Amino acid sequence: MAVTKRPTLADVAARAGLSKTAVSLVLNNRPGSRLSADAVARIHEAARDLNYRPNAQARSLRLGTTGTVGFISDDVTVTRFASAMIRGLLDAADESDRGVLIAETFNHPKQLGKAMEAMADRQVDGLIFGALSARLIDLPPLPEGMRAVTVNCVNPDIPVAVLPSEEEAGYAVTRHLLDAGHRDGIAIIGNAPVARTTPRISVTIGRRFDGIHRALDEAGVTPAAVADIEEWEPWNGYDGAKAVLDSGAPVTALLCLNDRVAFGAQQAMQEKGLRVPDDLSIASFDDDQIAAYLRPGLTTARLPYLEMGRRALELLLDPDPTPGEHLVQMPLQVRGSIRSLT
Amino acid sequence: MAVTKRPTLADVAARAGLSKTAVSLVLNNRPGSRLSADAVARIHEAARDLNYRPNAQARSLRLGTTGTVGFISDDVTVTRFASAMIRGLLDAADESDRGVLIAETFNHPKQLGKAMEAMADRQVDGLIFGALSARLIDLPPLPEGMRAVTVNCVNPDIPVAVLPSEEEAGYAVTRHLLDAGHRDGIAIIGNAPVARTTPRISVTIGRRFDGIHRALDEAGVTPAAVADIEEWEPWNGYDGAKAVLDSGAPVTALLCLNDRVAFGAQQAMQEKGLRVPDDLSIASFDDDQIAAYLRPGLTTARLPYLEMGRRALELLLDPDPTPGEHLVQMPLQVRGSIRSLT
DNA sequence: TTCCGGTGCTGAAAGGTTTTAGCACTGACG
DNA sequence: CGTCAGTGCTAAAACCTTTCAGCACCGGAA
Repeated sequence: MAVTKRPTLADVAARAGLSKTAVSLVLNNRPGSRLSADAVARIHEAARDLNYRPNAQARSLRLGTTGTVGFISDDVTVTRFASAMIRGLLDAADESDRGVLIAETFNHPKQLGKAMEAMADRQVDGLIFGALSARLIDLPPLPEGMRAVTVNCVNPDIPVAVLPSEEEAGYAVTRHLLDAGHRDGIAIIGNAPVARTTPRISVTIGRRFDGIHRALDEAGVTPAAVADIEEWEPWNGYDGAKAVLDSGAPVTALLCLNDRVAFGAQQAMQEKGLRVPDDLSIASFDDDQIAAYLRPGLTTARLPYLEMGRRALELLLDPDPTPGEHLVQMPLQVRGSIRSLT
Repeated sequence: MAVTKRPTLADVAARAGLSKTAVSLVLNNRPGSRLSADAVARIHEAARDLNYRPNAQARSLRLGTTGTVGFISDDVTVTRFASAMIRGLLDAADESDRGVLIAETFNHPKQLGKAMEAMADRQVDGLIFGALSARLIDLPPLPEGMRAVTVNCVNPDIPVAVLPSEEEAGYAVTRHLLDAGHRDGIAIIGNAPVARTTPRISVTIGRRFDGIHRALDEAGVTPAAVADIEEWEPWNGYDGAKAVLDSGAPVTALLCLNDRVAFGAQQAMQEKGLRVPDDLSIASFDDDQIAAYLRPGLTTARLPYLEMGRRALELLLDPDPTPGEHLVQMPLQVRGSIRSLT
């Protein structure tokens, strides 16, 4: 018993009693091809009967286009919530029937080159570069004529980039605290003197601060304290918050620079017997998973990875996208961590 | 100025002054093809000069094999730590120079069918099916002759499956508690009367319990309490732990059925002013990210997603893999949440 | 001389698709 | 009757690779 092979165009043609040309014309319903209604019907019927699906390699070979895009990132697929970026990509890809080929480089330049070659060999129609933190990335030269978009990162060779709208978010979160009546009791947990001015670490984090300070300045408010912390992990948040609380500054709210920091800050509060939000409010950024796990939930500005991934793919497929940064709004997730003082 | 096209085999042949056949033979260094050392050298030189890379579509068309595998899952890529599965896959794929095409179905049968067709159209050499929870999944019939492996799920049509070694982990975690001197003070937070017997929810969770009870029985220990909870989210853990603590049972350790439950249990403890591990020890499963964020860190049995992904790809490429379940060990991550009573 | 095996290489087909150029026929128009 | 436009369809080339079959030559053996 022979293995039943996939039917080809020729099989459909034979069954319909017509030529391969006719079948191709009909199935791709090319305008300007005038086949009799009868022929069209016979072809469709034959294709259905045989369960015909075109061979993508053959088509690619002929067309020079594969209907596949590549996603190359340092560590996105694999890490935390940033993987939502992939989801957005996949959703959008699915809608336009593209396949998505992925590769991770773990910040290894050699891996990066290899991944790019592998993608080029497979003739992807475009490349999306992602990164875990929104930074300036280095890339080897792109293959001639290769379309590309960066998402959550930037590169001088690639004109279109998708980034989170950090300035706006910084403003919105701070505004939210101010609107709840917090004024001079706002302490900022997190600082980034180096990252702010080092694009290779982050191109957006400075904007988060800019937004915060725009809101504070507008309201004529000075922060009660600013905790300097090296990194933005829970243990750093713990240390930072502890220092602020120990200092005895009259604090009503902790504005934490991300959720992991907020999580650590909350641990420090708990140790002191302080409760959220009754004793102290907390606002934050990112909407990491823990933001929803905490009790009460954290009010935080969500990093819109899903939307960014989707947007990146749309821009990649757009025949002429407007160059420059495409900022995606960071929506405020209001939960129970902020107490109204009014 | 013409766009410089990718060089083809013919270009290399022309530059080397030989035939395409010769070039193909040499570049794939086919055994049995006897070309002069001079010819071989000229071909390699020409290929290098032109920066020749073979066209994957053309090769696939000829060979009927693409060097690409597909990964289809319900929600894996996109969700937290399970995405490590992808990392393992990608690592292994990279080592054997395969591409990985991914698709997520979000449990939509229609999406699943579509994804499988898309993969089949692109002629992937094999398909890996993943799921977020280790359950029995339904699949439309596989294309004739398509190789397949399931990872973190099972399907009757697919003989080779990769699963975490839950029984062993249940035993190990419990044993760890017992070895630390905890006996009749062990309370189990989490239950799964339905899931245990419903493969469509989980095929492995029962084994986790089996391992726990094997260890307890061996030691002649009866749990101090078992908290019945609906789901295994932090809020359920909170409720369950609270109930146990309120009951006044003489508890020395909480054996939580996963980290999110443990997280919630810890919140309940904090409310009562109880500290980990001084007042109460906690052991758990999964090694979700929060396990490392908690203070102290959670001692937990890690779901080995990375290794499972890698294993799945290796099995997919294995010409004749041994059928059946391939269990991957769940290593114990020892952190500070367990107090030794000895 | 013929035959033969070995050496070094190549022509052409095949894989499945899209597309260009064009064939054969009909009916209308001059 | 010749021409011409339109209609319905097809042959063949092209995309780039791999591989089968075989060519031309040479030296040695019969």
